[in-house]
Amino acid sequence: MATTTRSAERARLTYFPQLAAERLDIALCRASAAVARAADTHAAEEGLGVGQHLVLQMLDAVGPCSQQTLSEELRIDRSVMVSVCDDLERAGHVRRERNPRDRRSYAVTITDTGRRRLVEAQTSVPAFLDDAFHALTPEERGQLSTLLGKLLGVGA
Amino acid sequence: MATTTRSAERARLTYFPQLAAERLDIALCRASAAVARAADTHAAEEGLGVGQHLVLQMLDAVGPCSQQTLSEELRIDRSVMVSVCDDLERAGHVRRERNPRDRRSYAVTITDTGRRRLVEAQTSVPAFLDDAFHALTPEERGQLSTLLGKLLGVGA
DNA sequence: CGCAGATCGTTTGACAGCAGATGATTTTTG
DNA sequence: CAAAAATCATCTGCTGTCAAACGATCTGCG
Repeated sequence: MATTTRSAERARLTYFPQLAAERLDIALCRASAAVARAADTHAAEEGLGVGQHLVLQMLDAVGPCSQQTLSEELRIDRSVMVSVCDDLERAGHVRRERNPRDRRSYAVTITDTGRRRLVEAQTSVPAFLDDAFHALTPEERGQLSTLLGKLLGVGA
Repeated sequence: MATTTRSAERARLTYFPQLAAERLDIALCRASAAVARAADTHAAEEGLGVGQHLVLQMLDAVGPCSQQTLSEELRIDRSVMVSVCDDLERAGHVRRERNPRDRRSYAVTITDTGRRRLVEAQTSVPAFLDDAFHALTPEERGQLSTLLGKLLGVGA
């Protein structure tokens, strides 16, 4: 009975159950943090940051964009978008040309290299998602997606 | 037809639909960020940080704890816990006494002031949650809670 | 006892995310 | 047309989070 306090505490608790029961907000944050971490390590292995991936994906889908548009659509801060584009440009995945119509903005364009890189990375995403959400069945993932959609205000 | 590029871009897009459709991880992060922000502003109005609230709640529920135990159970980094406890102590909500059994650790104890403060803050939490998750019905919140629980590994 | 290793609280340094200021350019307005 | 306001990309500074290092203390082993 030498070790009193700590082991007594520990015995009574397993991650303070009240939290999981009541505070949905905190559960949400924890889950988000977990998958975000997984996404980051996945991205690191892939050699392409999450933001970079999204930018490439969007450029490939909708064509050249200003950094502003990329920012707004992808919900990435303008300041951050600068360095994301810096990295992509340095890697040759993207070209930055001044938009001739409005020389304040860039026309960020995906290169062929970038497109190839995107295809590469793209294929591994479903596998990553499968891994990150392996605790949920496909139906449950659908549920979750719907719920999060409502929470984020689908149309807003 | 002076405004070409930007409006054309904007017309085609509303927050890059591919994302919401495919990447469950990103939807999760966005939702989490939204409610976290809401929680922070709520906490700011309440005058009691989220971490501080949790610490008081746990101390009230299970009695004196070491910062270590608080850290682990509440999933707050030890480094952060230091300043959380500093703030609580400065406000008189908590006392820090050295544990006589192990003088490395503290026995963090909630004071009567802290207990009163907790009751005050406690009552406003359900209202906040109701507001933050007003887009979901009670059943949907239950679903979400279950799903997040699975995702976090209920017992692990 | 005496020393090696672990543990607790704290400090430090690195890094992402965001608000606000700046400079270049465009658009609007008198 | 010229001055004022707006917009785009960028830079700077602040905050919060996390990892690693550090002193103090405890435990285990010879």
